[in-house]
Amino acid sequence: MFSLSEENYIKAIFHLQKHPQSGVSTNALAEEMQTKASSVTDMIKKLSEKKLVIYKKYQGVYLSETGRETALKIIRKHRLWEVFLVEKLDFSWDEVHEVAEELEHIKSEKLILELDKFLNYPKRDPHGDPIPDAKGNFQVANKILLSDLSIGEKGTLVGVKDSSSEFLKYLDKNNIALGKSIEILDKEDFDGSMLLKIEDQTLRVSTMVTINIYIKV
Amino acid sequence: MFSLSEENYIKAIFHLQKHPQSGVSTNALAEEMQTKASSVTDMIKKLSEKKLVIYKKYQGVYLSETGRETALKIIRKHRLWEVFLVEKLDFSWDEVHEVAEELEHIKSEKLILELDKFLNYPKRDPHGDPIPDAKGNFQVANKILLSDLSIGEKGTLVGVKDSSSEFLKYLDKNNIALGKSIEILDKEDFDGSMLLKIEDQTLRVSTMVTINIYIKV
DNA sequence: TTAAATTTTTAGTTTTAACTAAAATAAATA
DNA sequence: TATTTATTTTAGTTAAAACTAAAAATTTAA
Ligand SMILES: [Mn+2]
Ligand SMILES: [Mn+2]
Ligand SMILES: [Mn+2]
Ligand SMILES: [Mn+2]
Repeated sequence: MFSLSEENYIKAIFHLQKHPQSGVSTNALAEEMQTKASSVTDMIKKLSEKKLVIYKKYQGVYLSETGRETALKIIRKHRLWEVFLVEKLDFSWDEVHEVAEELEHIKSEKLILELDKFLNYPKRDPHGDPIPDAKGNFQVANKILLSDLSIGEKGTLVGVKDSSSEFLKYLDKNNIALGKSIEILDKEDFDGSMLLKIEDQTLRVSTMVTINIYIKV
Repeated sequence: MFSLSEENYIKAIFHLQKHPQSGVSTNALAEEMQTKASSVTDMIKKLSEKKLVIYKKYQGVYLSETGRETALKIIRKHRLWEVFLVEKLDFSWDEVHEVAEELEHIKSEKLILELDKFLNYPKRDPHGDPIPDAKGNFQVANKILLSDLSIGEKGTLVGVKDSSSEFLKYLDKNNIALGKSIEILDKEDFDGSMLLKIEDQTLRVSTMVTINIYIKV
């Protein structure tokens, strides 16, 4: 149906869009895809001809309905594979993303239906992100960034914004994991760093950390 | 490491070679790869420069030691994925090959080691073919083609030569499966067709069938 | 509201892996 | 052995997806 490259662009546009109908700039896409703006323009034109994106010169792109459906299918596959790797193959959450980047392109309806069944229809991936069902539906959790909490507020860690291996390893090392309860004991105004109570331990973390952790209050 | 196309050529050469050091002809490879002879020549030159094959103009190609190791790794992955699909995801043996053709190219050492462990180190795939271990070792069963048996001889079905969906569905329909005992009740000299006793049932089959079934006597 | 800076697009190249058509070599046969 | 046929290679194109350099459009700032 679509090439590897096309699929990766669709996914990137989806992730950068965030708000429907809001245009993603050529430069932002180039940055995300680790490529040059001119290459992006070429690909955008192709995707536009295939009706996957809406594109007007110099105005940026956004996904068409077909494009959005395509993106959600790929994301569904990516996240299901991540669950599989962690739950069944003893991968840790910092090791799965790269492999899932490849697995998400395997083309087989049955494969993904059966995998979903095998995993018992998981709702979230190892990083707390929602997994769309076969129809593309998923519930967005009302999570907020840890950095937006004030002293005294409490919540549960439900997701990470940065899924890089480095960040996840840092979290592992400090015993920070999905599902743990977090309370803000102190917050520095000048640099946003926080003193946290995570279950039984207390820990001081930088903004780099607080802006990459999602909390459900 | 190697491109999708390179990997597929390596695998094709491995399958066509059968005897070490025996050259595979350009046309045979073109047939197997569903492409043109001139394209094959191009790719062979590239593989030769990469030291994966031994090639002399007009003399055909065969795998170098590195080439053979590469081929065995891909075949190992292919067959492990086939086992996974059948054992864990309820695929039938006629549905797995195509998907495995894609999955075999996923690049992750850990993935395949863990998959092997998860499947409990299977020795054969759903079609009876041996699965090389992490070092590339595998035992070749002393199987023979059903067509080589004579009236009165018995054996067990241990493999299929043709893994096409059509052939496997034919076998399913007639209750022919790996592990079943087979006895040759009669054999026609003029066309090679056979009257078989498979467990409790008797069945007449054509040469098309007998030359694609492996028996262990 | 011009001019400068930034962003985006166009034009032209490169690489990979295909292709067709034609030339070269090898194998088969008269 | 000479000729015909088949196989294989070479030469030249094409398409996808990247690139660089330069032109065009938009945005920001003087
Ligand atoms: Mn991921
Ligand atoms: Mn994830
Ligand atoms: Mn197979
Ligand atoms: Mn198989």
